[in-house]
Amino acid sequence: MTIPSQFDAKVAEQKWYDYWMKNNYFHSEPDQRQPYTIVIPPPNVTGVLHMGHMLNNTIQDVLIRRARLKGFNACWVPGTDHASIATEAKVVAKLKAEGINKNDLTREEFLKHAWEWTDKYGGVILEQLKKLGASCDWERTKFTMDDDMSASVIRSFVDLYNKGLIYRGYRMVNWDPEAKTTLSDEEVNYEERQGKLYYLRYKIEGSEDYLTIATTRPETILGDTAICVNPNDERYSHLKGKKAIVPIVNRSIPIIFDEYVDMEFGTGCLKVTPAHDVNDKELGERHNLEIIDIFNDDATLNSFGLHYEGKDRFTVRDEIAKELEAAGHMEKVETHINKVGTSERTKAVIEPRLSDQWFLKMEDLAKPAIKAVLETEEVKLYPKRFDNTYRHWMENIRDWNISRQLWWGQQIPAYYYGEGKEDFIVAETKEQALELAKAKTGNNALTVENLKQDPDALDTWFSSWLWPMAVFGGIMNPDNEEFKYYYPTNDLVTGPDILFFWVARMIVAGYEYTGEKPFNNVYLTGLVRDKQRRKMSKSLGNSPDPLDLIEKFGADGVRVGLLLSASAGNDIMFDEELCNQGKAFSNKIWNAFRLIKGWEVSDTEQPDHSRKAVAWYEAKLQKTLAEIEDHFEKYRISDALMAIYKLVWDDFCSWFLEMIKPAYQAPIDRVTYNKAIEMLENNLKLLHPFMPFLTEEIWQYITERKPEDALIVSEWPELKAVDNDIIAGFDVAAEVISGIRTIRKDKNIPFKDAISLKVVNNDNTSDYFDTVIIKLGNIDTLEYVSDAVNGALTFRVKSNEYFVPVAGAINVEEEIAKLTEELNYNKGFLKSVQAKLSNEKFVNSAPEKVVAMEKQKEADALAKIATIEQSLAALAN
RNA sequence: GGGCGAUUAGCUCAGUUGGUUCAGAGCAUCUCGUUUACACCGAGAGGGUCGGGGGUUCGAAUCCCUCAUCGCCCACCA
Repeated sequence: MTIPSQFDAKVAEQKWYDYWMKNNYFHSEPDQRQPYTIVIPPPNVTGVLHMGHMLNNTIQDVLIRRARLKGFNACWVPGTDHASIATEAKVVAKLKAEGINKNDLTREEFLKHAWEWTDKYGGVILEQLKKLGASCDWERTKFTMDDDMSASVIRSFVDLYNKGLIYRGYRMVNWDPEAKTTLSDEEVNYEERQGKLYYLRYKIEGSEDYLTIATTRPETILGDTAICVNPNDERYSHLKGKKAIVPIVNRSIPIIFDEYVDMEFGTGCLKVTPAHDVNDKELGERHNLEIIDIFNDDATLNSFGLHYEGKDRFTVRDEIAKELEAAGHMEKVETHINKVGTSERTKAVIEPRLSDQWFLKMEDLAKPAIKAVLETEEVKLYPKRFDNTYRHWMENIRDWNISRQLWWGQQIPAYYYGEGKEDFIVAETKEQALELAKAKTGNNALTVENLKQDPDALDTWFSSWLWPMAVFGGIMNPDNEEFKYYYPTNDLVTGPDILFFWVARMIVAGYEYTGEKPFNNVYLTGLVRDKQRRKMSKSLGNSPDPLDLIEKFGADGVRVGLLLSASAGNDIMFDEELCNQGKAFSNKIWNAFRLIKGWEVSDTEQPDHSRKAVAWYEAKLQKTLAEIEDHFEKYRISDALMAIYKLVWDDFCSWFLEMIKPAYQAPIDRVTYNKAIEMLENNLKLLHPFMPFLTEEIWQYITERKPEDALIVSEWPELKAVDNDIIAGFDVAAEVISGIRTIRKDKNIPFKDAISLKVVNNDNTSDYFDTVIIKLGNIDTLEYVSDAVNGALTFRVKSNEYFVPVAGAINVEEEIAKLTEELNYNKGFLKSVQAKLSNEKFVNSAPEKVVAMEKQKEADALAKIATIEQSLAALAN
């Protein structure tokens, strides 16, 4: 079999993904093994892969592949989310472009379009994940609007309603005038914006006086139903019992007193518009004020807007300001920075609005979820600092508005049989609702035609919060084998931006429905940013297309590039150069394999240096393996990768292979060769989670394998005791080799010219690695001597002295200068150590161990100084 | 306004309970190298008073206080 000189990523990716799929290696069924489960954070069904997904899913795939190698029954459940508001917005836009207005369609017609859209674009993102190498169990792919998933949502709604946790209420909610739906508090983002503060004069009824209020929203004066001042504000105490006249509308409104008003702000007078502000609503309730809603659902003004009816709120703001100005009601206008709530999805400015909505009581539900994370630590967040964020949100949790004025999503299973506020039944089906309605009303003449289902759909998150349970049928059939086997899942990998939206709520739902956590660990990734620290986004155009990157650097290269910079919980400053580093690493590994595979094997005796190289690398691999385990334990994925990177590049390629490499065109002995293959295979196992394609390709090239012996299902190397002595011994040998290389370089001695080396072994260093030193240093004779060698180049390792006799190559002055510098450094070091040791306080209060170490340092320094002084003396002769 | 987190080499970051190996890694930079696995490479080198200032301690990147800058989350000040 000939080995291509280049690793062809594209071919390997297609070949091995197909092979894994064909052999069903991604698929999991419950069996005797321990399960290891991850449910994917379902991306929006019509979304496309971006860098955030890449990072997220690469980490998940690393965890899953590693678990598979460790012998777990690894199950990674993929799927997509119907993303009601986002998808509905896309479908509405698409229809609009075709000249179709959503309002002209029936619900059924609209949903047909939405499903067509979903069928067309849905799942594109999952195909893209395959390019990345994601080893999801595709047979388990779920969509949050699959029949069984929707049934789960409806069942839980009915259940929570029956428990008294869901209620319908007339509340102030966040209204998105663009999507024409309410939003939960979490779906509103507050942005600082430069606005204006208008000072408006209101005439006081029955007098020529007026008072001035400050407002950022002059258009809402049309909905004013009171003026409010602080009762402690002496400036306004004479207004008790008076009324004011709203400009333009000329409505007479009461002047009320409430401590809510901040005397310092503006004029200390506040206009009250209970229909359009949360605080004003509360004031209104306290003072029995009238509520005048001046907006339509698209935030144009309604008939209360008088001559502004039909105009947009921002247009009206400008126009009414002019009118007020013209009529002499405008005292002044100041610039003012205020926070404006915007829709997470549509970016439209949120309008606080009163309406009938469905809510879920959260306070009691949150309790077990708080305990699980903060007390028992059954659920662990990584990095841990997110505990605080979680705590704050959970302890101040408010009722969740779960109804949306949308069609795309699960329709709320509430059925109205009359016009009264309480004339409804909540049930899983219309038929059940009918029976219950009959029972409730005693009216047996009711038919399904009399029942009208609530038109609203449920918040998307009200379906995805069930995700880890629902994908295993845990809601519809909690006793099923799969659910019992796979749940709770192990790890969840997602972004901190959906900690509240999704993660916290899943924990809540998990405890409510199973009494158990939904997952053990939550790994919160950072955001992917560009080199200038800007968030990668479509609008900035600074996000590379992940598929282009894969094309350019190979999937393995991109995976490595992403993870190299992804330290736990920190944002990633993404730079294509990192992917290039990943690609270079692929090339390095490929060539190491080519080198080994290119050797001719013979049954000659194993050279001593090779025997030692093998013993050392085995120890080194074990040591690194232990480090890797520790990193994974702490979710330090990039540290784990870096440890393997250094093991393979430095220890395996730069040291091990150089040590065992046979002479030009000479064969290698069979023992060493077999060991080299074994070590390479171990490396491939460690690398596989990060670089699945390259490693499988090499694995299969090494020898003909049966499908069941594929790398993806092989075994992670066993962790054994580490021989630290051999590692420490080699570190000294490596320093010696490095010293030799430095001398060769300084004196321009080509590597192919053998040199001799003499050692004064003051440290009593073992000669274990001498054969290795001889090979890598190209030494013809290595000799132990008791005295310094005159006329030789020297270097020191610890207090050993090494001499390379090179006739005529010695520049005495240079040597003296070099030695003097070393001497001064060591003297300075000695001085600081001795200063410490002569400090009584230090000797008395530092632990014995520390003092002993200082004494050792002192002895070492003294010995080294003595050698250097000897050498200097020898040179002086 | 409240909270959380950061600040260590040109860049991205490690640095666990204060004390061998505490000032590190990778990348980048510079020098040298056409040694037959790899120039997507090899061998070397330089580079930081650990954000500033106090303090505790025999000893501080590490603990405390304070200031500065940046980031994130939360919050109804019109």
